[in-house]
Amino acid sequence: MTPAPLPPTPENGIPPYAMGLNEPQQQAVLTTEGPVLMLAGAGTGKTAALTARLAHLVATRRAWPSEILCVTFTNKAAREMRERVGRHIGDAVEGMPWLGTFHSIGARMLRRHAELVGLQANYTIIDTDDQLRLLKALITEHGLDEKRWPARQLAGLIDRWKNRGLNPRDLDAVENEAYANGRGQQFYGLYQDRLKALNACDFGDLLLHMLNIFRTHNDVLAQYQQRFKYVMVDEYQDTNQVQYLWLRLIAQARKNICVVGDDDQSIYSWRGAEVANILKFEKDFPGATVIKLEQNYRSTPHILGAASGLINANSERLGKTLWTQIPAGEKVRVIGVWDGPEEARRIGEEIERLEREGAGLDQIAILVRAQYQTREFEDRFIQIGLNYRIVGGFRFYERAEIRDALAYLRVIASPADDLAFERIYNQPKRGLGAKTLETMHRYARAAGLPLAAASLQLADTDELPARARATIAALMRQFLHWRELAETTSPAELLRTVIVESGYEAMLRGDKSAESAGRAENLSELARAMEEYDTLGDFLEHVALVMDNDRGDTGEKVTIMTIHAAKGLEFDHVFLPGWEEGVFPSQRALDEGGMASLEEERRLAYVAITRARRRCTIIHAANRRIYGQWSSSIPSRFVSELPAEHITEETTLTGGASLWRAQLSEHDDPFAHVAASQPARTMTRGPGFQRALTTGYDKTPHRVREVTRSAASFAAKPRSDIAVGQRVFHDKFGYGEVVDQEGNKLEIEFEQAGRKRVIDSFVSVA
DNA sequence: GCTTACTAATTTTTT
DNA sequence: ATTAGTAAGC
Repeated sequence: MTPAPLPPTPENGIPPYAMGLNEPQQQAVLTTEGPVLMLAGAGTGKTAALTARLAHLVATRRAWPSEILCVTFTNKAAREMRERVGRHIGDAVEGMPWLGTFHSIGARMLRRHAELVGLQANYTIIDTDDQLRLLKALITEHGLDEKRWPARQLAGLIDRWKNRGLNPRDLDAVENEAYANGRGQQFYGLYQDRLKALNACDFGDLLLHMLNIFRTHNDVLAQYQQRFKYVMVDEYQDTNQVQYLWLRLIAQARKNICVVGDDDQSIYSWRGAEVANILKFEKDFPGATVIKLEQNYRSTPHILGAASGLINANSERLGKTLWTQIPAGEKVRVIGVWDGPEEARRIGEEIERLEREGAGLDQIAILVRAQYQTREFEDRFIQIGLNYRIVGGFRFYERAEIRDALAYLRVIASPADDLAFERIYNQPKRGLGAKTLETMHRYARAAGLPLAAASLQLADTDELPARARATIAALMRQFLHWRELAETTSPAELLRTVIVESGYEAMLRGDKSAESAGRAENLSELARAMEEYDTLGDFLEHVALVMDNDRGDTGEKVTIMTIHAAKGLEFDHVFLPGWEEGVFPSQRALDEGGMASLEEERRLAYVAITRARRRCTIIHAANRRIYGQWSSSIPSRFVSELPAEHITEETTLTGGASLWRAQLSEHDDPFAHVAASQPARTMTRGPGFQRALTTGYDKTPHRVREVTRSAASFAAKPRSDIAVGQRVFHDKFGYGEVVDQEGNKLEIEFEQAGRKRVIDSFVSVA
């Protein structure tokens, strides 16, 4: 990312990994003992410094690779770190088990100590989708209206509580009130209990459980405090409360903690990140060495000047002054256009011009505030045949077909995985619906069995219609067969078999919609990705934690993505559309967050501008259609906060524009009056099928009544209060007399319905 | 149990 | 405008 700034100086005794680093970077590398706060502005080479520091610790034998804890936020950052450290220390990097994301490290620790929080070492990690289905079931089950108290809201609250290190018992009255009139604590508790019963935990638990363990088991904490001689944390401004507490406990003993971050790039407070953590680091660790990396190797002075001027409007900064040796380039351009379509057209033209000048498309990016803004560009670029790539939105492992396939594998690997079973018991359609599921749930709960096992037993009785029984029995036979197959074949091969034998492939082939071909392709892709794994368990663990799959998107393409997604990246040419009040800063931020959230928007703008190496173009439109409604807008306040000496302004608008607007109806093209001279101005409002190709959707009926605990025992115990000859009552079949009893299965001669085989938990003593 | 019509919401996103 | 999720109808 950072080019070598200084010539190597082999003669002055600087080790190879520190060569090419500037003065403060070297200081960061060589200051190994005690707390270190590295304030690294955008593009100042913090990863270079961090990786060199790691190499230094190993090379000078201060610690073995396995004695260094190095945490990042994303898998991508962890991968990059590993790769760059590897360049310094070679294969020794393989021995760095504690270089990873907060969550992967948390998961690794929790596997060892799972029993301390009531889990087994082979616990499963559930994702947001499973979590939502589970909560939904819980909510309906406890008589709440899911519409009034959405599972999403509860999930959000639980997530926030976990981010803050709060267990159900830690909630105060105010927090408790946040859901269903004071039932927040109850539902949080219920959710945790259910997870434990499923031997599962969610992402938040990976950290919260470990924090709880550290707090209550001093021996475990001491063990990690001993092990980790050095701790390093990347993107420290993004840490939330649990992560902070977790780190503080571990680093407390040795205090060799080096955190790297930039308070000006804190853009994740909405998901629990606390800038305060970096602001108060010096208080938390008295005597900390503070090192500022301020030399920027990325952008031209005008770009840097514009960004710096903007961020100066924020208060509460640690304060850094970025400078660069790069020669002055172009000023930041600010362009005003008439409306959204013109914005897209204009950017398209600019990109074609850059292309003619020899710029690579992969060095051009369009960074937007919100995902919906990508549409306009997508439409336009399809029309003019410009290669583009939209980053974000649905990720590979979030697509419905991928999740379905994974659910099959999960049921094969762990028969008690109710959430997975529930996802695929009728996918592809087998004629099993909500009614069947409800019966299965009712019995599973009564018998303390997992869903799959319960349904198998039910299939042997008359509780369910004949057709459903046959279907279930066949499905369970298939699972049995696949489990046997799993012993002898590779995971990838197993998946290919399952896709075919389950009828999933046939379902896709029968589906004539535009998406189905892409879905089949995604499944092959999944199988290909599985080739690397020897066991199903390995693969499933990987999938749970490393939910990114950057499929080598080859070919030169313009990148369109949100500013959030662009953090840490850089491009020669950056376009920043939609700089209007209400779009950026977003209306939400203006409405609810007050000053704090406006400042976060401003930091976001700062991040956006500093992505540019050579050219940065900011665009604002006078009119925009948002949610189908045309509205006019004024340029973002951020535009006026840019120092005049670093920008050039131009506009395509002529006076009186607002007069036209007043006469336009919703159906008119507001651009029609202006566009006479512009070719190709008509936009095809196509179905956006390109988007459809990349966007999965979920057909699974989510009519979940109940999820039961995983079974300790599959054995069917007979009921003690029922014996042959007993008169009983059954909800569906009425009164009858038991004529045979076999485990928990009864044969009953019903007065009305005749002779039926039923499960004892469905009858009551009459 | 499945298909079709309506309604309500719609930042940013990792793990 | 779009879309996802739900309620009513076949």
